[in-house]
Amino acid sequence: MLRMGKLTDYGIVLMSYLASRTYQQHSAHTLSDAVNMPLPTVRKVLKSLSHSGLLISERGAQGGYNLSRSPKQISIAEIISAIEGPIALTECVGDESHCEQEAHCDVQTNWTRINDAVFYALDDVKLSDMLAPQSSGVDPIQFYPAATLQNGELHA
Amino acid sequence: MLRMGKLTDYGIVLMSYLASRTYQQHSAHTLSDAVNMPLPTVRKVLKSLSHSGLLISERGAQGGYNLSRSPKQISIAEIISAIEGPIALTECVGDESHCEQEAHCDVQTNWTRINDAVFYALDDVKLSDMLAPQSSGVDPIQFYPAATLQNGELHA
DNA sequence: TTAATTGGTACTATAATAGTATCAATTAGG
DNA sequence: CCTAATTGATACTATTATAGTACCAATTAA
Repeated sequence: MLRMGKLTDYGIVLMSYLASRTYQQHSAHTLSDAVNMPLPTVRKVLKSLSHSGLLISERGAQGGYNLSRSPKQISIAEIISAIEGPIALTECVGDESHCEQEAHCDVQTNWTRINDAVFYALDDVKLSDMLAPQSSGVDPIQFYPAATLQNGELHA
Repeated sequence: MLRMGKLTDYGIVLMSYLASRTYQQHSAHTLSDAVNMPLPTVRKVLKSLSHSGLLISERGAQGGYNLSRSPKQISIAEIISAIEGPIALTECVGDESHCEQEAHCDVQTNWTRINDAVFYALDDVKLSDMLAPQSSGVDPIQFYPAATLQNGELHA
């Protein structure tokens, strides 16, 4: 199973949530309640996303996070890279190549081909595509997980 | 870093090697020497590839492995699936979904989109594309790792 | 009958990931 | 000016997945 970390999964869920409510700040605490994920983990993911410029953060009371760009201008590839680092399926195409066989490996060159294929595929899927298909972004309430509604407090 | 296991990497190297010499049987031992990888690991990978039908195996003395199809008819997606299992970037699109939030997760549906994008990208790259670009399959010798040449014994 | 070879399974060690905790830095508001 | 709310940074631990290894059964050519 070609794997992607859980944190990245969380990241996409969080980004999707934010994409449906871009007009206000969201604190880690609020988001944790909203998507029903443990607070420390949410914090961690938000930091990664913020650090790479996908989210804009504001410190202090009333601070929080928000998308830095429109959901149509943010690709899934960017979100993945933000959390897992650069998209490199195998070590030998990454920054530091420690492969002993590097000097005489003809396959290495062609790994780039695979990486590129995957990257372009992921870069072509935008955050806006992750919102429910029927919606054209009109009714954000449908993106709230049930947990939020149970808790009552929607935006604290 | 969107990761793929080392074993898969090995698998692609092995398949590439086999693709350049399809007219004979290759034992695990021979391949281990040829691509300079530890024998037990090579065995393991070959078993996976054989099990999923990408390789045809023959037991007994003089037995070994060979490609079941032409390199042009084998995709990278197939090799990956053979070794890592079905291509599913996140758990919630896999066979068994244990996600507690499944019932009220709107993102889940759209994960399929990402998975499909990646799958088609990988399915579009064929094993034949992994051979050195200049070659049109005429000169297989250029695909041998240097280790083979050092050892002298090319096909044991 | 023997040697060569794959098939299957189970185990162990290592590495990566997820998750947690803590404190410093910043800012709004009383 | 003080307090509460909030993000930033770092370091640590537990869990899980992966890689790697070992063993024996099954098969087959010579």
